[in-house]
Amino acid sequence: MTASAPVALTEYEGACLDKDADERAIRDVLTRVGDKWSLLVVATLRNGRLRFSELQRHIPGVSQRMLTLTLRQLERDGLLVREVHAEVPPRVEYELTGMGASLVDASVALLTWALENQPAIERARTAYDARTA
Amino acid sequence: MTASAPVALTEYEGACLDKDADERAIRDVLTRVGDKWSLLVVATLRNGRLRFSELQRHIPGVSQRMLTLTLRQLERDGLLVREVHAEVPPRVEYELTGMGASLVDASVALLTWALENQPAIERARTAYDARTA
DNA sequence: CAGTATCCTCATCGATACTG
DNA sequence: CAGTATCGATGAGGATACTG
Repeated sequence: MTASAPVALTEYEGACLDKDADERAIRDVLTRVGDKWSLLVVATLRNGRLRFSELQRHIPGVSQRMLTLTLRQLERDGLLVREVHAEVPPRVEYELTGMGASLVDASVALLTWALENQPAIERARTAYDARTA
Repeated sequence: MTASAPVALTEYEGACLDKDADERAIRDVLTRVGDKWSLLVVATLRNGRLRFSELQRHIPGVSQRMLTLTLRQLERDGLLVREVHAEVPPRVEYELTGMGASLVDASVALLTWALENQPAIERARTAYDARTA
C-alpha cells in the first residue's frame, strides 16, 4: 500500500512543492483543513443537507459566530451551497457540492492515520518529555 | 474510488467524531498538518536524511526559529529523529521515522486534491465575490 | 431561526540579535 | 553550524449582546 506513494511524493517535490503557485494551493487547502471547524462541518454534511441549528447541534463547542464564518468560507470556496427558504421563521439549509464531498473522501486517509497513530504519538511525547525533563 | 469512502465516513461520524478522545486525536493531527511548516518538513525529509541547513535551503521562507520549533515538535511526536554528531563544526541530521513516512503517505490524497481542485476553488471565489459585492 | 456586531485573549509566526 | 532569546505583529477564535 505504501509502494507507490514515495513515487508520488517525489513528483510533488520535484514538480510541485518548489513552484510557488502549487505550494500556495497546497498551503491554502491545508490551512483550511487544519482550522478548527471546516473539515468537521463538511464531514457532518457528508450524509446530507442540514440547517444551521442542526449543524450547531451536531458539532459540539462551535459558536454561532465561528459556524457562520466557517460556512461562509466553505460556500465561497464552492464546497457547499447555502439555500435560504423564504419562510417565517427563516430556514437555511446547507448542502455539500460534489467538490465538497470529494474533499471529505480525500481526507479519509489522513483521518484514519490520525486515529491509528494517536497512541504512538502519545507514547512518543511521554518518552520525549521524560528524556528532556 | 469514491465508492467506499461514504461508508468510512459514516463510521467516523458514528463511531469517532462524536467521541471526545478520537476527536481530539484528529484535531491534533489536523492542526499539525495544517500548520505552516510541519508537513513541508516531513515531505522534504521523505527522500532521506538532511541536516538543519539543508532543510532550510530546501524550504524557502522558513526562519531559523520556525524550523527549530517545527523540528522539535515533530521529534517529540516521534515523526522524525534528531542525530547530533559530536564534531566541530557541529552537524545535526534529521531523518523520518516509519511513522513520519507514513504520515506523508497518508497525506498524498489530500495534497493531490488540493492541486486538482485549486482552479475550481479560485473560480468559485471569484464568482462568489462578484455575486456578493 | 439564523444570523451580526463588538470586544477581547491568546497562540502562531516573523524579524532581529546573540551564542556554544 | 545550529541553534536560543526577545520582541512585536497578526489573526484565529471565544464571549456576549443584539436583530431581521
